[in-house]
Amino acid sequence: MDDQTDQTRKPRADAIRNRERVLEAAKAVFSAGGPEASLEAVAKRAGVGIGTLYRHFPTREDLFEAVYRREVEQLSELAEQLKSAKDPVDALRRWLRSGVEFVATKKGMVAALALAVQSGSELHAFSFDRLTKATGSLLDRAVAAGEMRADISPEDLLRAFFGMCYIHDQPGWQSTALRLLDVFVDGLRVQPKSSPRGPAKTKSRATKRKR
Amino acid sequence: MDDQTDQTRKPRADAIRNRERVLEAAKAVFSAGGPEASLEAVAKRAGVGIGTLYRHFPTREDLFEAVYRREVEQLSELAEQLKSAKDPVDALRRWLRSGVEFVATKKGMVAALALAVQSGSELHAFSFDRLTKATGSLLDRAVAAGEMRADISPEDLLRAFFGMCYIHDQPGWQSTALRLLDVFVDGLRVQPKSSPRGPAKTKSRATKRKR
DNA sequence: TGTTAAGCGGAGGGTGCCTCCGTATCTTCC
DNA sequence: GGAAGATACGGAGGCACCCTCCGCTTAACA
Repeated sequence: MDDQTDQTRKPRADAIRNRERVLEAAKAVFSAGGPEASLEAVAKRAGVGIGTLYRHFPTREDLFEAVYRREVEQLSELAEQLKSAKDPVDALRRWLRSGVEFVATKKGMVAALALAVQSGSELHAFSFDRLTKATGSLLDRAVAAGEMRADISPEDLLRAFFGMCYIHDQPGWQSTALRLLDVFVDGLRVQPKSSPRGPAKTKSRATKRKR
Repeated sequence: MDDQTDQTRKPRADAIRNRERVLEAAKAVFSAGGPEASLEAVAKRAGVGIGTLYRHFPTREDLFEAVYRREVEQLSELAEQLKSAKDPVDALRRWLRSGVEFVATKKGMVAALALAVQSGSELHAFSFDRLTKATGSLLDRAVAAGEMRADISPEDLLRAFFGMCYIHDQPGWQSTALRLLDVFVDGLRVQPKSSPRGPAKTKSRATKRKR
């Protein structure tokens, strides 16, 4: 798009490498320890000095933001891949399930992201837009195939998804969320005329709660 | 209910006083500085030593929780008072507006509360229950007076309220939220047959954005 | 009024934040 | 290939905050 035609040198190789390392380490550390995690721990894990970390990401928020962007992009790419799956409804379902897993494994990350989203609304806009597009592309395909009702917007779907993940601190939340998602996707489905409402085939209906 | 009949001394007067002071100070400091605010600042503002603060509230979360409980109770009491107002619809509206103000003035507090709610679900249950009851009592009165539709539950109303405050980081959010609330309350109203929809009388429609 | 335990304050050791600057390394130009 | 200069690196150091610990103070009770 806009390559800087200023006579700026291209960035040094080690700088690029270090930036990458820090991002990788930050993702791991924040996932485990939440948004409060020590930046010095991040630097150590990345194998760089604390000064280097601060040069690349002057504030904690900058670092969050960078990690966040990357995660969102990754989710979007998954949607891209799923677009070539055979069954469009299943593709959508799989994507949403990945979203749950994303929330589950990131744990601390989620709180961090919430923080990041609070502080900068530009980032919020970016990610919402990105996820909406990803959802939309999967949704459209299912609708085009005549397998889903057409009156649900990607935004609605996203909101529903976030709503279902809202309980992500309760004990058995993950299986609950997955079950809700299944029900929801079933509801999105164009009902076959034969059965007014096909039973949702709840697999693992056990309300297994661990601690 | 259960006064301790054990032969325990009654708590010392200074202990009670100090606990109160710390709570007061914490409310102020967290409101201004958010959940990260220094506990030492809280102690200083309360005019007690840091050790005293930690004795009363061993962890940061304990302190949050105590402040939170008290705030929720205060909101509930406001509802109690409003129940004796003449116009039941107006009472409900006023209560909701107070909720917006609550969110607005507390600013940092809100993030803190979110944290507190995350960590302990018992607290969450308590506060949700409390607020639901408060909302319900106001809602019921309006419905009983024949001025509001009867098919909205207090929970729904609360959820809608939280949804409208969700944007509480955007610049002009407060006037937006108040406007949304007005519209919503109008919508709850039993429509008089004469006018199909009374205009919502948007006062201050300026989208004043500061910063 | 004396006894006693509950409560108080703040010093201090530990950790993390962030800045600053001498040193090391990469890029560019010859 | 080598010199020059820009760019990036690392980590010491000053500061703020966290939380514990313990000698001193003071309220409750007899």
